[in-house]
Amino acid sequence: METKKGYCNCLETIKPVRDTLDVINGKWKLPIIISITVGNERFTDIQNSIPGITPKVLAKELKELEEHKLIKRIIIEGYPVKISYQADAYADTLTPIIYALKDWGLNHRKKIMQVDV
Amino acid sequence: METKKGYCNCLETIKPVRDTLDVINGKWKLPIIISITVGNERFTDIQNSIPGITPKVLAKELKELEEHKLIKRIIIEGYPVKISYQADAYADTLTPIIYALKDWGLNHRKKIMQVDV
DNA sequence: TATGTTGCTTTCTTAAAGGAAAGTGCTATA
DNA sequence: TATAGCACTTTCCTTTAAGAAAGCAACATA
Repeated sequence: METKKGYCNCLETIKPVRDTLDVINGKWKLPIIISITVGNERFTDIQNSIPGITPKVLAKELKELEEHKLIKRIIIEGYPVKISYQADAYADTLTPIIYALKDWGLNHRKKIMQVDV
Repeated sequence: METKKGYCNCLETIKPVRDTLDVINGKWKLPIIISITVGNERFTDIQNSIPGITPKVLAKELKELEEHKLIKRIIIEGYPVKISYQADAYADTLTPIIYALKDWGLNHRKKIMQVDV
């Protein structure tokens, strides 16, 4: 006796994809990781490198990325206390995703530019 | 004279990534494309194959995917008119993204399972 | 006549994301 | 003393996403 379901099962793929989306969801997380990976480590620098982001949103996203062990927040004592944000080694595992998204975006732009009919 | 900006520029990467995110954003678009790619072509089958999706959300997302030329909506005349959703060839270009997300998700689950300290 | 199937739409409600603008506490330098 | 920089926080508000529940039009079969 087998359960009758008329549809094709694709949970094997959907589930891990959704797990990933839960971590890197939203408009800002990947741009922030890119910015930090490329060398920006100060709050203001990260903010300036990502057009349109507000300090409130940046602060919130940084906290979430830290919770997910993707970045580290390092306090540098000194005249004004400074903070350094750095990519955790785990963030490197996102590289294939970032490149796949970048490549697709570049190609997509080409496509919608040329084809207009 | 050069503009003084203290931060590293990463717009070359951020911009195409955001272009991509604008197309496949949200919780549902990739799961829907996966479901259709795997062989589900009927509204109800797609709905059943994706846990938690409501018909309202599915209808809306299908329209957007059609606008982005990622899927086709084919009307099959008959006793009750049926609709077949099919992946456009362009949807195949998303495969590297889907696999990158799937792999990361599987690995992430392993990581958070084992490391608990 | 009643019921079921398909592919949705409609209405209502809540939750989450995002944005604008100003403020805060600290300190160093002019 | 005044100003400026840093790393945020706070408040308020708008927009978007999402979810629950029900309904509907067309036909076909029992």
